[in-house]
Amino acid sequence: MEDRTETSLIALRRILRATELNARTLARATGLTTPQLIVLEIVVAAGRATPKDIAGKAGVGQATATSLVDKLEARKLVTRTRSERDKRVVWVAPTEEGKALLSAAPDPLQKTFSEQFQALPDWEQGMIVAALERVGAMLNAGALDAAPLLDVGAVDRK
Amino acid sequence: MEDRTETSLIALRRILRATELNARTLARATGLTTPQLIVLEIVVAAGRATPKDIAGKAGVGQATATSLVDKLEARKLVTRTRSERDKRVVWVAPTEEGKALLSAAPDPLQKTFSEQFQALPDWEQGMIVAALERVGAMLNAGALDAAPLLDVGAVDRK
DNA sequence: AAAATATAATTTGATTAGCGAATAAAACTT
DNA sequence: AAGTTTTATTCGCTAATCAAATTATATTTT
Repeated sequence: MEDRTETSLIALRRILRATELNARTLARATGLTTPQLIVLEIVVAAGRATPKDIAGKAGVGQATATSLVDKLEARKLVTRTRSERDKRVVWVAPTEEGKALLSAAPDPLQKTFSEQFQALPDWEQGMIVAALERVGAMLNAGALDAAPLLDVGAVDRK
Repeated sequence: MEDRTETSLIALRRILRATELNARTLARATGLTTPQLIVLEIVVAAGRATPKDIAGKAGVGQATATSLVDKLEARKLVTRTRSERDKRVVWVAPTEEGKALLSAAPDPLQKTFSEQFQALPDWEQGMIVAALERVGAMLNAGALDAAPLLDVGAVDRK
């Protein structure tokens, strides 16, 4: 393998590693497990979502989504409401408590990243965005590009 | 949040998403679960590793590492050997079968990435490597850079 | 050298995650 | 109206994961 290819893969793995560890830390901080946190983030970001949406975005089966929603509902972080228009569907929406929990536990990784990124010179910001998008495109070229899971970031916006 | 910061985060999330899905696909293809596959990769990369090493590198607790090694050992993909020098430690090493399994299941994501990467013009390769390393550094700046996942292979041995 | 402390792996007991298959209800199709 | 599809849920089962307790071995202190 080309040397630079290898180097890029290593760099990628470091990124994955950092974000993965961060997810666990964050989950702990909130008292939720990682999958539960992901579901809550999805619901908060979207305003409301069906179990099917959640399953798709979180990359798990519907049955799993249901059970994760169960947990969150039990903790009063989300509510379930049957849709009037189509009574098969259930809307899962965050409670105030659910929203509060997320904003009270700001993602430390995202925070440091954002701060540092914004401190970079303009040309470097541009370079990084271009490179990340290039890499994302390359990775998604193989796997058929699935739904945009992680509009998670929503978290920040005041 | 600055627009470009947001854009970069979205790009990052797409990357994470793609690799996550890939991990599952790969695990299925090998008949292993994702954590099991990660452990096997660690062991193969390092030549041999203790459960403690594995726990650190895989980012799980020692108890979990032990149980994952159990599964792999049951399938004869790795072996356990007590160290002579220090009888508290156990060396986990891949069997031929374990190594074969990994090489027989080439990572599709890594493959397409490598191919595409190598097809890029020189300047772009350089740009991507630089950007990925920059991002990795930024991410690891916040979280105290935990165990260097990828010094895999460093370990002792003859 | 004996006692205390530390380290490594494992076992145990519990919860959570996750899947596939089956079920139930509602909505579409023909 | 009958059949098909979609949505959510339930059920049974396996795997992952952790914390705490346990066992064996090393290291350090007295």
